Amino acid sequence: MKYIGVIDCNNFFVSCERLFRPDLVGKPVIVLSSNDGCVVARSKEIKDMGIPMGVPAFQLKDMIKNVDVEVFSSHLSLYRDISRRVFSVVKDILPIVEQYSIDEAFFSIESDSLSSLQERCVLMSSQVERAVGIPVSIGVSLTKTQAKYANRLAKKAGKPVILDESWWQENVGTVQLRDIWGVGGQLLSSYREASINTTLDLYQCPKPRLDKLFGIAGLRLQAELSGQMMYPVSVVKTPQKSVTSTRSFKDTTNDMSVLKDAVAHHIRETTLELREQHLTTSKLQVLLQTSRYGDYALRGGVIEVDLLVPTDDTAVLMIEAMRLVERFFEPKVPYKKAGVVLGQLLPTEQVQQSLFPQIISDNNKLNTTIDEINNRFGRGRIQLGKHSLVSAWQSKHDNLSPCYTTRWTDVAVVHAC
DNA sequence: TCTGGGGTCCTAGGACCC
DNA sequence: TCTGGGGTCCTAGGACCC
Repeated sequence: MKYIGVIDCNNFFVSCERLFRPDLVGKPVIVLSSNDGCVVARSKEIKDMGIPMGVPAFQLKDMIKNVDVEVFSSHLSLYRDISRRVFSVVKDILPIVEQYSIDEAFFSIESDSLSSLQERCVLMSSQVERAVGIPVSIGVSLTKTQAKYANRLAKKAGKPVILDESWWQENVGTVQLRDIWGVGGQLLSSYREASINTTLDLYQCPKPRLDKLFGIAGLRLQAELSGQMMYPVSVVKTPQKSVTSTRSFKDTTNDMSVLKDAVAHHIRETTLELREQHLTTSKLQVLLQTSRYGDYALRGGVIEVDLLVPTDDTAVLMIEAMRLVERFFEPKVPYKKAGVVLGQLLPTEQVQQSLFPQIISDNNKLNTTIDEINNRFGRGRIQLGKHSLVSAWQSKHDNLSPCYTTRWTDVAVVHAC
């Protein structure tokens, strides 16, 4: 029998921080989003206190003072590194693994007996925990959507959970739609309005009605929840469609040169990623955004330009981006966030050159050389475009943990006695 | 005072064509 | 006074995920 599983790291960012601070095991720990904005990871102790995911940090200030809570800023480079280690262990154990996000992966697995399947899952989770030190949960069922639900139960049970066809037949009436992967707040209320509350209600809804109300998404959900696979586990990575880099500022700014500096930074980040992935772009979008909550919520926006020849050249995109900033910028508007999105990605070897030779840029050597130097001597060591006002648009990260795995001076020291 | 970042997919509606 | 219908393509915006 063929099954689909989900393996998912528990409280991933918190577990990463605890890995190097074992004194924090059993204590309440929170990890904040970029700019120290919202809660993005909570230890069990925090969840038990009833603090929901995503609350703004400032609303928790008093609580953090009264209870002894350890707060961390997001340290994405550390988490990515740990993630890579976790899933390399998983991929050593199983042949078909599809990494879905920084902390979870789907996998295919075949087994003729539920008990041996259970044993293999238990073994896998202990192997990951022993090799990397990150606790994981495993849920297995017939489709991705069902497996995600099994994973939810596994987190509560503290051990792998397998839900086979007969389980779904018996329990379908008790599975609430709000606990289902793909049903967010908006869809949930739409389903409720249609008197569809449980998986059973969804099963029983005639296809034409479902199609009319929820379109293809509704039909797929119904199929997935009845064990009919709509989304197979895929080991081939689908090509990426866009590359984004954006950042909120600690304080707002209405200084165009500060915005240009920030946008230049995002151009460097995104174009570096293009070159690393051997991609080019022919659509450049620049974001200049205001706070979503203040009087200026509607003043920010996105401006874009299409490029005649797809490119991965930092210099070319830099010039275009600066032009867009100049065109869009309004004085006296307090900007809170800037960013760059590159779209219409095309593999470098498929680029078709323009008929008009004067617009072909050839900074290939320059870009490669800059990338090589930065690779060798540290990211951002030399860069295109001016770089002077970083402090003016930096985001907040007051509680960043050390670079345990990526900086020599931060590597943990073990004392043998 | 303070509210993340990076993605994907789907759909409605406008523009355009014959 | 009468004023089509059907198709494609593109894009903005919404919804979702982690």
